[in-house]
Amino acid sequence: MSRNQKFSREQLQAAALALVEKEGLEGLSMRNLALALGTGAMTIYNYVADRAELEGLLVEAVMQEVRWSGKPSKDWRADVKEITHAMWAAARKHPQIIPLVVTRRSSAAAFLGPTEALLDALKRGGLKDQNLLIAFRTVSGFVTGIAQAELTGPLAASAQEDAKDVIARFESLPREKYPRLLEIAKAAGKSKPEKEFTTGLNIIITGLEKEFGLESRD
Amino acid sequence: MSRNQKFSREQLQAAALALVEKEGLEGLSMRNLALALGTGAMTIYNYVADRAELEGLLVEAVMQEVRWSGKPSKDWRADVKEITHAMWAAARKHPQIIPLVVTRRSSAAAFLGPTEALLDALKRGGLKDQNLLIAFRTVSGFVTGIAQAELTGPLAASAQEDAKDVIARFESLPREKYPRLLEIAKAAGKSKPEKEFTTGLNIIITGLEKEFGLESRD
DNA sequence: ACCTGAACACCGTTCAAGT
DNA sequence: ACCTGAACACCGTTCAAGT
Repeated sequence: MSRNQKFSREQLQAAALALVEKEGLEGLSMRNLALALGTGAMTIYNYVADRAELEGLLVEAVMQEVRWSGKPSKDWRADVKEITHAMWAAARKHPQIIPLVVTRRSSAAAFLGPTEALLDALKRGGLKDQNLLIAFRTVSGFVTGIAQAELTGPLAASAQEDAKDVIARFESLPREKYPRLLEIAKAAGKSKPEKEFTTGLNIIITGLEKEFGLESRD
Repeated sequence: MSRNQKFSREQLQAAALALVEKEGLEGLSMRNLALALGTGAMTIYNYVADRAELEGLLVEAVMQEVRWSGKPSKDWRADVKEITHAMWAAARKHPQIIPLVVTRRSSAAAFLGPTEALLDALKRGGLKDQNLLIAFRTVSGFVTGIAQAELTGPLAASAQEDAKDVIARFESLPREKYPRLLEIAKAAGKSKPEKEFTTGLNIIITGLEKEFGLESRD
């Protein structure tokens, strides 16, 4: 709890973020981070208990960038869209860290804040208890799932590939074994992630209205 | 390509699966796997190029357990439900491997097969090109997202926690900062994953019908 | 109280030598 | 052609010694 520490938690967070941005997740190690900060590896342990906590700091850094209006409007649908879009956009700005966001538990306020706001918007839509839980799981599953899939799903290009290579990958498979995959691989080349996200979310919101009998807009 | 190898690929796969099942993903290493097989670490490299390929073998092992009727029925909705439920159930049987399934790209037939079947069902619902792509992204994002979230989402219990501890976690936060999270944490205690999955999927299918103007059942 | 080098117990992988 | 021990270049983390 002393105040004369060599670095601030924010400095550590920023250095870790910069390191991963430059060298990828594989480049993240206690030793590398210490090197970037001009100190010894063991110094990092004055700020985090272990590697898991260091990774938690990275998840927090991404979620801190989630920006939305911050107060409930009269339109719960618009609020759900705004908050989830902000989460998705923040994650997409840091593709290298998405696997950590998806995979590591976080109780950071930066993470729970947007989550609570999303839940509040769904609640204002008329949901509670079990149905609120299911709506939350469906929406947030979609958000994290689609963010991760853009990165490592079957339609995602690997480091060595571009969109044409992805198409070629499915074309080269024996006897056109995967005609539908080939079709959407082609569609994916002309597709915008933004449009995929917003349309997907609209599908879910419409589904919530119909399935849970919420007052509909049309 | 020789046939007088010490082990079969299947043996390797089974041994790796058993190892992870027993010791978790952290216990998976070339040396540990070799030990389990009664050989030296470098022997593993006669079967896989590197660790990434070994992890791919694990993803394949999980996806090989995906079982569905295998042929298109007259009801595309039922087919979508059956195939995605089979994928979700297979993943849930191997919670330790879910992070790999979600995070690692795979071109294994065991992975692409169910994916193609899902796409075919959506196509029979009346979708193509861009809309087929969006429907696929929405459905499969949901499936992987909800599977991972059950494991490491804010409502998931960590290794040391049970359902009561999760509730206590949100109750102990200052001034009831997260009342909605607390509400669904309580609901989660009484909730069945099965019900959450099927209801969430129903929401998405209903949304697909309305948003894309597919012929509806009611 | 905070910092940090040395050391320990691990990793994945290359290389060279075995059969 | 396949197997495998030794060695290399890393890891996270403990411990003990510094200020």
